[in-house]
Amino acid sequence: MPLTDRPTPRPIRHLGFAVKVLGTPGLKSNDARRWQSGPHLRVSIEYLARIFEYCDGIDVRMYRMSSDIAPYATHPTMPQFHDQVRECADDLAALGARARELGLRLSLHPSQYIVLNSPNPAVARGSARDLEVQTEILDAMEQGPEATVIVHGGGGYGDKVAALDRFCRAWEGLSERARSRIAVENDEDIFSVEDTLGIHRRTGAKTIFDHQHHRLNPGTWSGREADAANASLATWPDGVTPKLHYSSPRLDAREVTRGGKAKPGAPLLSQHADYIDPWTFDAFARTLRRPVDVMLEAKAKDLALLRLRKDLAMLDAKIV
DNA sequence: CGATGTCAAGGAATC
DNA sequence: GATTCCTTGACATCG
Repeated sequence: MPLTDRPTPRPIRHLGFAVKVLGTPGLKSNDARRWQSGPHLRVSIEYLARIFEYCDGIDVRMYRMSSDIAPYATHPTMPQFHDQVRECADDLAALGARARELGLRLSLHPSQYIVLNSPNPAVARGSARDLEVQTEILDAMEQGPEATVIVHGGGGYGDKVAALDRFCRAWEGLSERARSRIAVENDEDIFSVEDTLGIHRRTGAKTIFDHQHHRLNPGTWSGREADAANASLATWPDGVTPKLHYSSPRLDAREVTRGGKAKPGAPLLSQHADYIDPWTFDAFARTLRRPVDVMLEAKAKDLALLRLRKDLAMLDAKIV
């Protein structure tokens, strides 16, 4: 093959999936019983142990745990749940040791209710507490610096400059351990890559590049997708493999007229498709200039990962 | 047993 | 100011 025909490398190390396993029935991701039934982290740990072995069995080395594995651990009026991480210290250490044996890169991604930059002090304080607990879980699992807690910038409140200021102030209130675990992800309508890079410059926070969010909210980096991705990856320290989020849009979603943003009959592009489009993924991946891990956010979860892996192999073999 | 409602939590947009 | 949507997985309840 002539040199000029040699394809640009695709520097992907691991592909990962989030939370739910679809490839095998019965693998739960967390103890989701109601508080009246006394759900507990130790039950979630048993579930996770099974999921980790499943991942190993299909040669998956990256997995996002449910952010609800320690139920009600930060609930303001249910202190009986607040000691779960300490109560499970030994179990978490054992589970974490297994993850290291399997070479499984782990992460946590708290829900939309975690808003560090909320102008409501109670919300901001509660969000910080939640991030601290998520950090404590990964610390108790004795995971290295590649195991991260992912958070969004939060709300815009009609004044993004002030909202970013509040985020950076809240950041200073977090523990050193939490600050080194957390990575900030660009979202689909408020904080673009430009904003997360600004947060990085002001706080040192790592950033997560979300490909679909960037397409919906490119900010001033419109048309510079590869630049945005590589700049985001560059916020990770040397020796720590960065990661990014990738998904394909769901184009057959029901029509949406809300907010005046989408025309009647137009698909809501922010929704995730069941699977990943391999050609789009391949073209994007070849613009990356640094080895990365990719968290896939597809509705078909692990099944989407397995299909993408196979599709990429087919593309590489030019059997398509 | 299958279908459907509900869950601790916020924010944004609409009325 | 109140209401609805966004979005997730699995429990809880209902028929």
